[in-house]
Amino acid sequence: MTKIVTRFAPSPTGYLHIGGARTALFNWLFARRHGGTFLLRIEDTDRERSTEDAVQKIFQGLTWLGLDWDGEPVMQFARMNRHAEVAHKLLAEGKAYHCYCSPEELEEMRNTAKAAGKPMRYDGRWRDRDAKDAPAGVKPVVRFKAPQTGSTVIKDHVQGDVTFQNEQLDDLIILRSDGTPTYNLSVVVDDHDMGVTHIIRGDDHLTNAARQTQLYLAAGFAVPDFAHIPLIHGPDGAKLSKRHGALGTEAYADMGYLPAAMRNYLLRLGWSHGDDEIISTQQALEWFDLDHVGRSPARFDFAKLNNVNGHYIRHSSDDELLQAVLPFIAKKLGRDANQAEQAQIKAILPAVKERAKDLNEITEALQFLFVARPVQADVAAQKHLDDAAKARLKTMIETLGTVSSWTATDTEAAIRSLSEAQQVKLGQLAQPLRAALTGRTVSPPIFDVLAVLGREETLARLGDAAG
RNA sequence: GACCCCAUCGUCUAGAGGCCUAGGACGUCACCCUUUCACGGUGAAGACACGGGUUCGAAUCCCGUUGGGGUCGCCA
Repeated sequence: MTKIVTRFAPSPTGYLHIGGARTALFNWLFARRHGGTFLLRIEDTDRERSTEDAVQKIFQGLTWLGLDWDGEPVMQFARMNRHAEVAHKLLAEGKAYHCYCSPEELEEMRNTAKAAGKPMRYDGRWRDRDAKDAPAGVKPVVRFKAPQTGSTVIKDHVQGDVTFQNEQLDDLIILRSDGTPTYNLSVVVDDHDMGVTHIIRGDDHLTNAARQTQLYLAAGFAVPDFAHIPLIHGPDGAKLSKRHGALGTEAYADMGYLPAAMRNYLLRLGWSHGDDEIISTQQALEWFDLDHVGRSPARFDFAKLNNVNGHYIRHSSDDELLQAVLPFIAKKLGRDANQAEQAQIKAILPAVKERAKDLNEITEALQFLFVARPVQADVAAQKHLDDAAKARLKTMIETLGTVSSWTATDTEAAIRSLSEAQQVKLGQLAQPLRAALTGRTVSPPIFDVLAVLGREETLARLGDAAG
């Protein structure tokens, strides 16, 4: 069996969006799974819209997702001459021809076709015309002489056999009038030259696959295997819009999603392995195949992504998670967390990670560590700080003052026996403590809060609140 | 409009003729756990788009209808 080579070939006209990320993931998984090669090609032939910034965004996005590519990325524009060379070869072999149609003529053809309810098809008017008839001063384009009868069938690993009648496909332009190659030609030549064996891409390219197949055949290139995966849709079933998740990967990073969670979610969107839901990348690397990619488009669902992300957060080690949240903390504080603060964060992380779905929620849950005294209680928390509560706080300050070792277990034991002695429910003591210490009604387990805050800070905050 | 693709709970999906009175997960609801919020546990509601065939038997095969999506550039 030949070595498998896949590629991801985005055009650098914006960020790496979520659909592209999934396409890249599938290509990466398939290549890595079979000990093959995963290549990256930047399709920057549209000089108007391609930007260096977008190229960097794509690199960053893939890197964030943990998808490493082999070798240097191929920049398509730089290979223009090779693409043209193939076009000229086709021309010399009579498999392509010069077409002198003006844009106006084409426009007319388009309108006629539209009026007749037919798809736009170039009518082949220069297909067999002699170059002598060429109008003076018109720079011709080069068109591919596509087969006019018979059919082209694409053997697709996801879609099955898809047949196109050749009469539906017209003679596409492979070289523009300025001599530059067009997309379909460039893709075919690059994929061939790069030795790509499996083309895994969005199914919006299915029709292109037919035209490209004809080109492969004409050029004498081996036709690669295809796998056209369904596009990702928005919650409403329509095209994924920005407000529905069609964002760049960096937006997901900012929202606090973990790359591993993203990989798992994206993998599961359109691919399955029985009833398995949580699939580590390690496991995916053993299981991934094209046969189990679904054929119907999947809708992007933040609720499920959140759930998966929550799972990965809970199962992250404290060290990993600390590294992941530090940037978020820094952004919030406007400075890096110092050593002491990092130690505090790490200490409370085991309690915090159980209750967060993303890194921003973790940051939010950690806010009590960074507030200045006196702690401002929010509206809900103030309800737990009425006069009766303040009285209880005073008692608790006394009780806590006698605790010899300042641990969550010991402070809890002290407060519990106080609640028994005073015959008040634990909640009657815990909620005021929470409100006084964090200014919120929701926080990590309160005795863990006491422990990380330390005796001095705890007592000081309680004193502030007790008035 | 033409061509191509798709069609199982609200969502992601399992299902490749009998194992299906259709399974799992997310979400929703209820209960349990509980110092808050989560986590965890238990349970509930919830789907084979419709109509014809084929077959002893169809979610699974065929045809049609309906619905959805994609493509129809000297963009990629």
